[in-house]
Amino acid sequence: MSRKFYLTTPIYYVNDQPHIGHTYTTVVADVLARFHRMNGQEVHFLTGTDEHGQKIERAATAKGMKPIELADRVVERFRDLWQRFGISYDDFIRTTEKRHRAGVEHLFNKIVAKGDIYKGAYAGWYCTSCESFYPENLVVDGRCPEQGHKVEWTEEESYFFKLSKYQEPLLKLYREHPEFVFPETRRNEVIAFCEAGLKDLSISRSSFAWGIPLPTDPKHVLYVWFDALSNYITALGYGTDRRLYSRFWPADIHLVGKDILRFHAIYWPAFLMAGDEPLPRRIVAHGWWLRDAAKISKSKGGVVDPLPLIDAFGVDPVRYFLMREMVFGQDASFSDEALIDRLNTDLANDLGNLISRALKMVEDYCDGVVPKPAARFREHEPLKAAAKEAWSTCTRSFEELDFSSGLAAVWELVGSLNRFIVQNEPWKLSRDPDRRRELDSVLYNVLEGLRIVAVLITPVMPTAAAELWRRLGITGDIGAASLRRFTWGELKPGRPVTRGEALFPRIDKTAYLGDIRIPKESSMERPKDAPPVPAATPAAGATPATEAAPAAGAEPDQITIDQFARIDLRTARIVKAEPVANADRLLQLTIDTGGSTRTIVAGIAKRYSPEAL
RNA sequence: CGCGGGGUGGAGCAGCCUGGUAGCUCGUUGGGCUCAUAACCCAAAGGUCGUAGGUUCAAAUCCUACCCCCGCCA
Repeated sequence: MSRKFYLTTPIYYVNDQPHIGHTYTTVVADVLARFHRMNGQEVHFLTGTDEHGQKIERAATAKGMKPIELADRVVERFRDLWQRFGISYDDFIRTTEKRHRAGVEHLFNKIVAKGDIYKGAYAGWYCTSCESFYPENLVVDGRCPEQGHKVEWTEEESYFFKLSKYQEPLLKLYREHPEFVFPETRRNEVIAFCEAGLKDLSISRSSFAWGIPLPTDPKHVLYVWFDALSNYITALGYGTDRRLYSRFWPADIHLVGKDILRFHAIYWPAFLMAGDEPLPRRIVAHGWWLRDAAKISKSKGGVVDPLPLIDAFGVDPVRYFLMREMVFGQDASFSDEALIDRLNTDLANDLGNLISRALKMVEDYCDGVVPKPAARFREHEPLKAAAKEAWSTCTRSFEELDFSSGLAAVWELVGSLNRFIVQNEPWKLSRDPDRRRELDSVLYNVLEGLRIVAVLITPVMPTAAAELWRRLGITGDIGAASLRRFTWGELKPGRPVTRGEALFPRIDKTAYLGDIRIPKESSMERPKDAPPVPAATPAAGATPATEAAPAAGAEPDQITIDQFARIDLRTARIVKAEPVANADRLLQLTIDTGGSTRTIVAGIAKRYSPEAL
């Protein structure tokens, strides 16, 4: 394994607001960066923005702004978002920076010197949105084949890059380095595209000005992909200051979405070959988050805005979901419901609850300090083996970019820990003074298992992992922990633990998904022979037993499917909510059912404040 | 023939490259435990793996044809 590790995200086009797609790419990159740092590698992690092109020029003009002003504004959005997501990038490049322009010019000049750039003319249907020309036969009804945007007939003088010359060298590259394009299905696509024949590539435009002028002919600006792709080397000081460049180039991973794979796996290495520069080691393409609109009640439209998600669930849980839910390389569908289910199950129930119960027992049975295990205690051997297995599977999977499997392996260990507790029943041991050492040993091993979990989840959930680390009484930076070697028994006995609040609180799905569902039979139009509304029984001060048996012969708690089918469920908007006097769990609600308004009471005051509704 | 993804127990998915008892999560049912965030642990029910052919001793997995969904914004 090489000492250094250089990885990049694509640079994001500032015509677009940041959404879940950008976020996913960048979070994956961040997880990789953290993972490789914990492997002891010197990581250089680059992201940035792509700011040139006709689309920006036009968008800015439409808003009465200069292109750079528009760019400045959107760049701040990206920077803020990355900060909130805890993205640990080492450098952020903008294609409007001086260092970038200098580097681009340098590469361009080298390719000119090589004789791989010539002047020609281009006439064809141009799609501003895709920044691409399309041949006549692909254009349908004046719209581009890619996305159906309007195309314009354009004729202009243009400079061309001799891409055709690199067809064979590229195919040789894919053959000799099968790992160059990942995953394999993408590699096959790239090869097929290449074998179909590469045409020379138009790399300049004279129809607009917002771009980097060609050093050899300033009437032209560079085609956006030549400009954009170069960021991966210009950010390292290519053409200006070679120190970083010689240290980190070639890139170990260019992480991209599958839609821009072609540019990275074909054009970019061809440009570099022409410039006699080393080629990146791998182009890694991930899939897309798709939206299952039918299942979403909260947000409409196709684009998922990440900010409300982290407001509602926290950064680490969202990062966890993104990494756990998608099988890397494939597409996955995004829904609020899947997100909540995943967080409740994995984070709240399995891990969060495990932390809670373990620390509570240490608090109650061991005076809140890490107990000392007995040397003779052997019951932990299977647990230790499970931890070792989780460790090796997780690190190997992350190495292979299979994040979901890696996390699943960690959760195997979480399951083992929960089972270990049940099997050893510390609460029983605690009642028998003779089994003191056994109790200490059991709890020590649970905590040690949690320590392993904390280390393994650090790349994905750095903040939560650090907090868990702290609660276990461990000092120091968890990010500095090494993933290279598995150890068991490092936790120091005698240190105080902190129980704290729930690290991963459960999410109330019904509340989050928004619509307040009011079952009519239970609150408004109960059949006359039914018992009174449960909440209206003398609830205040009532014992649980009273509540549980409201009236003799009442309906059972469970209803049959037939009964369910007869219930008329409606959603309604709450227009007014206020507490009810003399009742601590009732709210009087005025609701709008879409035509009429009604006043009802609901026994939900313990969970919802009037303001929240 | 634009490109691409997919059809596996009630829901969502993995497995398919490297054929050989169909696995996971949720949900359901029964039981256990009481340390814990209505959580955790155990067990059970539930699938002829889109259709039709083919290869093979053997196919969810390989081949052929067809049908049906979905995305085109990283």
